Amino acid sequence: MSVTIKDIAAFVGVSYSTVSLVLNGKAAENRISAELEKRILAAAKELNYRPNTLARGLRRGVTNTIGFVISDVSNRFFIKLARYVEKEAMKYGYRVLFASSDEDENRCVEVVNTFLNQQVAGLIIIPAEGLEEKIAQLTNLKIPFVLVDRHFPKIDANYVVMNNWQSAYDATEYLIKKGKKRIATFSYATNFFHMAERLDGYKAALKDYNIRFDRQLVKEVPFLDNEKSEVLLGEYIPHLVEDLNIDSIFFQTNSTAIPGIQILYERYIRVGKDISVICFDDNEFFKLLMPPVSSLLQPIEEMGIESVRILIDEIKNKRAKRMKNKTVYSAKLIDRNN
Amino acid sequence: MSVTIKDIAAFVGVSYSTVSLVLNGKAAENRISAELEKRILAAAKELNYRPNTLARGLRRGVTNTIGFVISDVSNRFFIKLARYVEKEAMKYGYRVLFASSDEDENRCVEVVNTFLNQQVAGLIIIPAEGLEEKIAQLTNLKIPFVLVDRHFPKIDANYVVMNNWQSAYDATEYLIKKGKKRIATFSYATNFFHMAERLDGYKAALKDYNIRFDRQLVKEVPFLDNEKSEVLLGEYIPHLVEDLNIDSIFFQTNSTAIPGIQILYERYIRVGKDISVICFDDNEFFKLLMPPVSSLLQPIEEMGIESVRILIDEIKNKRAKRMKNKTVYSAKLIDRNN
DNA sequence: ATGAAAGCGCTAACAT
DNA sequence: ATGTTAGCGCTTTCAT
Repeated sequence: MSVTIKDIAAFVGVSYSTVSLVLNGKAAENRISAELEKRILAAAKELNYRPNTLARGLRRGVTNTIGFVISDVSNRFFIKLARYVEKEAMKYGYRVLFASSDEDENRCVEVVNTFLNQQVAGLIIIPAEGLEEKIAQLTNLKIPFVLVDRHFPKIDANYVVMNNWQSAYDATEYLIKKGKKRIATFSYATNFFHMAERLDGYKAALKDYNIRFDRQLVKEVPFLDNEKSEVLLGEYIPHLVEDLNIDSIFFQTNSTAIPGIQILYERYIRVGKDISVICFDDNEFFKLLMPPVSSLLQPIEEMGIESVRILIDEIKNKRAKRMKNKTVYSAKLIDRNN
Repeated sequence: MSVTIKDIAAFVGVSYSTVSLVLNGKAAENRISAELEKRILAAAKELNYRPNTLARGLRRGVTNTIGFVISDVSNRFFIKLARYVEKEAMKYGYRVLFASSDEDENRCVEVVNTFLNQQVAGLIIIPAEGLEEKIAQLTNLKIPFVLVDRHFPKIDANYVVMNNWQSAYDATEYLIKKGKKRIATFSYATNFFHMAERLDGYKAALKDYNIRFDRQLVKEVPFLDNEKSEVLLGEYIPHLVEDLNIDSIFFQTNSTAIPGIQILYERYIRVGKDISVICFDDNEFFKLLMPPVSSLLQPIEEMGIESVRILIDEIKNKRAKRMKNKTVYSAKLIDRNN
């Protein structure tokens, strides 16, 4: 059995509430003598006391934990984001629990519930599609939360997202200005608002430059693991290149970009076919490919920090907060002249 | 406030212990009528009851959680491992909590303590250097744990690791058989046993093929973020290529391979210099580089599954277990003919 | 077949 | 300045 405050109390010869006060740094305000404080602290250390987080959380009603729901762990963007979130939360004295939903609605609901059961102080969520109803529920529960990367226009919630329309517009315009006219684009098959915004940005750029929108050049790929994505893209890409005569591709998501680039480079670009590529989200290898791949760089660190800031703010001022915080970032186009 | 079993009890009009029994699936064995069971379940659903994990854990003394300590989140290998661990643990009904130590001893101790405070049922740890003492403590605490990727020869603990010596030997031999003679190698500056094994494997291969070991060709890089690694490698690599006339590199770690390859390809290989590269750990982009990069592929999924299996086994048979489980995997050399 | 009650470890209000 | 005590939500043993 592990050491409890009662053991410390018995060891030092005081009541266990005194121990609790000292251990919580409330010695001074309760006028507990410095000498006793020191003895208690020493005893705790000697006995290797470790506070039971469950008991403390149960008693207090909340914990100093926040839950982070990641949609897709194989996406570097989310992992980096998680890292910054953890680092930032630590500054405020909060621990972060992680869980992944694999872009699955039910799994997402499940992990959110698990977090709620754990009495987390708040949530940071990269929501899966179809989570709208659950998110609405959270609002009723009065639990602070922030949506990241994606949000639901109909729900008034805190969010931290990208300016998807503008970013997609910029990417498309970049290709157009390089003289490209047959611009394919890959998106993630979803009803998510943010993907619609990206497609609209793409269309708008085409329109502004008088390029006819061709429905055939838009490929929507469901969320799959890397292997299955490769199979699917292994059908789409040859069709686009050989039959539809494309001269460039704008990958709207990391999950299509990685397998897409693999196929594209192995089968076409490396053997001399000139197809320009630009992707949402940068990757450390893009600059090493021949030719390199351009990208839309997202301000991951800022997004992580901001998410935590918003969340902690709401946790601390629970009652006061009325207005939800909506932050929209711009991507930076990394021009690798490809 | 949230809904408790008391609320359900009041709602249905029974005592709250009855509710507890039903909710724990012990209705039958306590001969609670099927009808009442149904009413209680319905009430729980209707009131949107969510069990308080803290209270349950406090009462039970353990939780169905296991803690996973990751050393370096920027390493894809560990992220993938984490994913498989989570998936496998779920099959046994366990949740996985994640935390990263950033290869820092103190941070590692901290997160292990946090996990212990949370009453986790067991731990899976990718230990940071210097964690030996803490690991020994864990043994005394009788908490089940498994070390992954690295272990301490002096400590009798469960572990799941690679055959580092053989893998390094194979990689070096691969380069030698391609006719390379000036083989540089990058390792992680540490006293870790597994890195020493890799260096020994490298040396052994050189010796077997009568190539003189040159201390200057061995570079040890401390654990740094990607940016700082690039700076450091930006000094080492030109020196190796220009002054020491190397013809190949064996990167012993992912953390040196990624920035190393970046510098190598940008400054030398892309402009015609012929330097073969092989790395511990594969990467999806290796095959796309020109020339491609060979690698030692680790059986990540098996390692994850095995770690969980060992851990759960020890959790379930706490008292019985005497022998520790030591699993060693072999890497597969991916020959990209570079 | 159902209820009463103890107690897990801790915090904090109240007492002395 | 330190001690007493109630109770957070739950499980489980023992009564009835």
